[in-house]
Amino acid sequence: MLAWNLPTTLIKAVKGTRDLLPPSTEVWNRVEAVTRGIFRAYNYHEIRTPILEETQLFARGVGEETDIVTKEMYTFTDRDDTSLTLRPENTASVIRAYIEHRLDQRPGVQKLYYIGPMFRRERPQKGRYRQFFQIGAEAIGSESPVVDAEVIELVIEILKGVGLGGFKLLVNSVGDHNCRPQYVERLRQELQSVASQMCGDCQRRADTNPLRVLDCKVEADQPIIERLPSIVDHLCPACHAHFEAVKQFLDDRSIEYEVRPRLVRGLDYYMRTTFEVVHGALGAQNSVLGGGRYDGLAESLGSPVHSPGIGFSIGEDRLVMSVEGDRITIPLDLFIAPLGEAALRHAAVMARDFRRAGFSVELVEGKLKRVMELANKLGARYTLIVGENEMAAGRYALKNMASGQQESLTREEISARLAVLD
RNA sequence: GUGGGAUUAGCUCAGCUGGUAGAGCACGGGAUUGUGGUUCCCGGGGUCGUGGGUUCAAACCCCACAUCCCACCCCA
Repeated sequence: MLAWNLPTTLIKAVKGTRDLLPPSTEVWNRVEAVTRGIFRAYNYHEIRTPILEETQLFARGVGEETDIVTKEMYTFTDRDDTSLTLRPENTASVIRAYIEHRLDQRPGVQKLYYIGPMFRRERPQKGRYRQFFQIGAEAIGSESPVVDAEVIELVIEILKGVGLGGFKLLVNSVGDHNCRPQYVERLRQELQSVASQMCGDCQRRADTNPLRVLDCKVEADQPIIERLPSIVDHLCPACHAHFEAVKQFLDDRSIEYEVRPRLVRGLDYYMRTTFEVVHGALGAQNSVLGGGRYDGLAESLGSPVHSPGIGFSIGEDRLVMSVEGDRITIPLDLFIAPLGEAALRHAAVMARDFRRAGFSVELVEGKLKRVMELANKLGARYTLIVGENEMAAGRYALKNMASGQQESLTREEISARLAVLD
């Protein structure tokens, strides 16, 4: 391997990025296939936006003061001096596209989904990569709590559809421009008297970002946090009504959730409904997905019309990690073992025909013992032996690799055997 | 960005108080000239993460760096 330039240092995948190899890619594809099917059922359609955007988009969309924007973006200057950034998330891009292409002029709520890589320059960790994949969706053009509930229902259906169990849905409302500033001010005042008893981080947050204090994980701080005012008790009437409606609609659907007044999402654009799903098998990075409503985002990105929306993004790496079984075998329907030159040519045509019929087929010539071993290693369900006798008779030896049983069959009979495979 | 752990064969890991490397699995070949999975035998593979230092001698001790893992921060 690389023997022709051994002295040079080996080039490896850059820090925080990784190669996804078979058979793991089978799991990824299965997750995506199931997900696309569910999106279709909910009338969501795919949008593909560029991986590169002007830095300004994220600065304005995600929030100038967020960790993502201040220290986690892959930003560089293009040759014409514009500042470009590898997208750290996709909601801002989708909204940008929505405005740019006047999707507000299209009929109904715009329901869009995406699957693709995002980039954040964080310290890698279990379930956290610098290039990571998100499956996300946005429903734009409605403030109705019905949409909130449907989006949450959709994401839960996806999790169940890919076979994930043992997760927990957390919901909250973070208010809007009317009630949130008042609540934050109230919280800030409360903190003035108790912050000195809290951890160093919280003392700092009490000034810079009081909401973050609620998220503190330091054990000793918890009793103090319990006594702090809760945002759900300080929602304005409109936000309160919205939140109550969302919860009612979730109850109607028998969707289990837990209200977490301390669930504070990190992106500035969230308002009213926020939600998250956590899963135990993920270590400290236990969040599989996060989402929420962002009714002011479009305007802040220059939209001429009010375009309220709600969306979520699933950490696909984490989802796959939670769902991935111990051993995945990639099934091979048929392994064809031709014996000799004439048989190889004969078998090649048969292989093409079986492949056209939709079966996965591998064809390898060689000593029978050797290729049988290979067929076994490749996980072939059937092995077809094509030799002089078979060609002359028009009946081929088909061996069931699981049972060891072998039959002499015509092509039609072979097709019939294969057809009953799932 | 901060802290801790790790780095030896493709993979998972042994390697005692310093004396220039081993196992299991995997891979390849054979016992079996048209029959796999179990068994037996044989084999290929490692500048011991990189660069310095100490030493007669370093996988082992010291320093730096890199990468991975775990956690913090924050988030998907």
